[in-house]
Amino acid sequence: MRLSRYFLPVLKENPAEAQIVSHRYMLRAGMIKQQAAGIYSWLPLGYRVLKRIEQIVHEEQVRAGHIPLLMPTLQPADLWRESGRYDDYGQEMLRIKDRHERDMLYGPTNEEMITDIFRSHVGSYKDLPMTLYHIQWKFRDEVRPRFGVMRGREFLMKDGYNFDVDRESALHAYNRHMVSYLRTYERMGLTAIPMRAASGPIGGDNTHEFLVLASTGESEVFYDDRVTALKLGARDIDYDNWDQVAKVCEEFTTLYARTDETHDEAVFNGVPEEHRKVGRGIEVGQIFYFGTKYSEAMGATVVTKDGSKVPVEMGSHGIGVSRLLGAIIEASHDDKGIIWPEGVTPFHVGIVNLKQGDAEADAACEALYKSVAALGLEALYDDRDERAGGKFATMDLIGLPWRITVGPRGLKNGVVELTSRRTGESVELPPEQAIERIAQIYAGI
RNA sequence: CGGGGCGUAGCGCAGCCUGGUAGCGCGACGGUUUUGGGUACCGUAGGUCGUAGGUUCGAAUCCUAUCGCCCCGACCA
Repeated sequence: MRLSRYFLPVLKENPAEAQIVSHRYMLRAGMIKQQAAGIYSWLPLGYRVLKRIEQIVHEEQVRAGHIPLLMPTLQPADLWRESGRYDDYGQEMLRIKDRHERDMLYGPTNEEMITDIFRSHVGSYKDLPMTLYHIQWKFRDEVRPRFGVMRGREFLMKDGYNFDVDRESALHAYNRHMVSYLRTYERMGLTAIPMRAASGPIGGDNTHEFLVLASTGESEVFYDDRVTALKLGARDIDYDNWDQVAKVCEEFTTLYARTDETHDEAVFNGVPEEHRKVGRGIEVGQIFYFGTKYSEAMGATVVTKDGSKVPVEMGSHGIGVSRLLGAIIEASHDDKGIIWPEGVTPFHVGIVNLKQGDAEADAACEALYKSVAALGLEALYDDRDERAGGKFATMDLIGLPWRITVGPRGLKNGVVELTSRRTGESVELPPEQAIERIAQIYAGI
């Protein structure tokens, strides 16, 4: 993308309404525009990152054997009357009447609807296990939306629902989700710690939240700091292997890690003092096993091998997709702007032409731009007729992890400059080698 | 939902107390200058002062109502 033809409305000054760093940078980098309290338009740069995150979530869900579908944002109230939640959910649920005075609602989550789909079409243990998920906009009419996309009223969420014939199989689904989530967050450059949580309105007794450590987090967290060193890495996971998956879960949930909701001071004091940490975290996902709460209420049953009819065992599992943008920025920024992890960056590399209009510099930039495209990667080429300082400031603000700087001085010696946004380190290289480095960097992402 | 604050040009703000023809910085546009980390100067455009009503000869300014937004707390992906 040539910046001169892109829509990137960056702001030089901090908008007054933004209090935390991720909100400020998202506004300043021209990623979002607020339309109402907790409701945002996604401008081109923000939309790119949102799509990248969404794509990673999809890939890891499919890898775990889960099946994508798409349910509507608007739902009939009757489904929620069946589960009893139409009355329980309270003011957070946006209730709407259509022209025929029918009660509708903008979905805050989809347990009822997915259960309805399931009961309409599935009746046998032979069809199980099955996990269905979608990535769809949700609306929860928060009393006080804040922190930009971190606590919006409208937000994009991946929510998945597993259906299993018995408790053991459903617990495997729970574990499978935990492992797939670990991989999902790692691909985004995040350390998200599964912490034992309280169940809230979804119900159920087995639940973990995934927390990204950040000083601006809304939850207080208590943990053994050795959990932050755990990495799933590139290990090969067979998601159908119950033992392997369970072992990974054990590895990641044995050390103490809890939110203030489930914190137990006595147990916490058993953690060696040098590892005992109290901090704050941003919740970026949660998994639940709730058994037959919805299937019983809504009559979702399957026939088992021995011919008996049982309510299907379920769980639900969510990832806050739009919130993740905020969480990633909170975890990865400096005083100049955002620092995108390679996995979610809106463009893989920025090209800065220090002297637009200089025939040699222009030609070198064009060649680099084409070379990046030939790698199957995307460059943002700052071809504006701006001063070097302004171009650097923009690149730093929007946070592309790698920048190639091209100017007449370097070209005289046959080199361009490759700079890491994260470390600030630069190396001078011939253009071909800079492209090779970019190719290597993104080879494993 | 309790407490506090703010709505004036695209963004950041001053002016309000003490009523008298709406201002500054950044940005945008045109030019000169400059060119490896937001250069300097000249010029231009842009505002029903959130909205409605009231007081007044006269309201951004005073009064009333209303809408919106932000912050702190209680609640939540």
